[in-house]
Amino acid sequence: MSSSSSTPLSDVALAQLLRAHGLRATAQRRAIYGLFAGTENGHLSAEEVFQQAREELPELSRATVYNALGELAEAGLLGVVEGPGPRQFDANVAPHHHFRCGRCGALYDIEPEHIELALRDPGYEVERAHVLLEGLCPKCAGVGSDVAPPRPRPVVS
Amino acid sequence: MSSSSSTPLSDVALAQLLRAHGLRATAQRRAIYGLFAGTENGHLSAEEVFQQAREELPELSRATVYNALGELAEAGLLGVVEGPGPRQFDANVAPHHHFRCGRCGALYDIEPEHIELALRDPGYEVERAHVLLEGLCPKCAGVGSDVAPPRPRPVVS
DNA sequence: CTGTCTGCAAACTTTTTGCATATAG
DNA sequence: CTATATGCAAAAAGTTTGCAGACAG
Repeated sequence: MSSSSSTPLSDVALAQLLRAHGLRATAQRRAIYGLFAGTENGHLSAEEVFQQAREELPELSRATVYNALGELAEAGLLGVVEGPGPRQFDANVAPHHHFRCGRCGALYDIEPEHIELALRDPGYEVERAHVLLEGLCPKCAGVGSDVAPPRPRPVVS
Repeated sequence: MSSSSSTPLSDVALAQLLRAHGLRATAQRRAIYGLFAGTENGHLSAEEVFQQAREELPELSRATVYNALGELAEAGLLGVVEGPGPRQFDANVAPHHHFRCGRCGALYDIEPEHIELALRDPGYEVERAHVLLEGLCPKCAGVGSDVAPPRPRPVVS
């Protein structure tokens, strides 16, 4: 499982990146997105982002963190990993997979070409493998835009 | 994407099944587990279980539903599918995968041998494929058995 | 009988929302 | 300037817990 720690981006670079993706470059968004470059594997929960970003911006509110993370994800700058416990945001937006430790909850990246390898790696005791495909089902693919989304609530991302 | 609707089990059969898995056969657990046999694809959220089971047992409380679902899952009678929105419980406990519609949230089963097929099925517009492996990471696997840290050079970092 | 399970209510965690103010472009 | 983003507070959504009484085995 690969580590994706990248070089911290300058504040200016961060701002350009945000604008290039259609987002205003506010101090909060720069701080939030900037945090991911400093992580071991690019994974952070909303709460972790909140705690860490607060050291730099003590006024920062949770609502802003959730808004910003949602916008960054929608803009394609962050991926979202769902699982037991809090949602994890992922700076690695290239298609890839994950290994989650059932004991400590740690989330490791797996590059698509290493999946087979990971399944056999003696260091990681894989107990379950689950594939989740996402897209549009026949009912929804056919329909125009104004059909009420049924029971299970509509997915963002 | 297959449907797994099975024949409703008799109350007695249900009770035996529960006991065989180390659980007391209460009316609530029978009603709850019994619901899954009547579903199209074996998927139900805690809230759906609560609403439906209440028609039969109006006294039923949410806490009991959550307790029962947790116990059934732990006993291996139900699987758990995490994703955006509420946790889904799944009566299909054989290893298999899922397709989730991003528009309506519907969850379809995919048998392992049909994964390739599903990726190409023109009816289902697959936008993303995500593999989640679960198990124990080297740090946690090592705990207890104080053998030296497993894999020197893991495939997975 | 006895230990487990249930119902109730309340707490908790995670995420969302409404609205007035602040700020990027 | 003006649309967009922020902070705050409150609420929603989903899940867990403590406890007294009920019930399976």
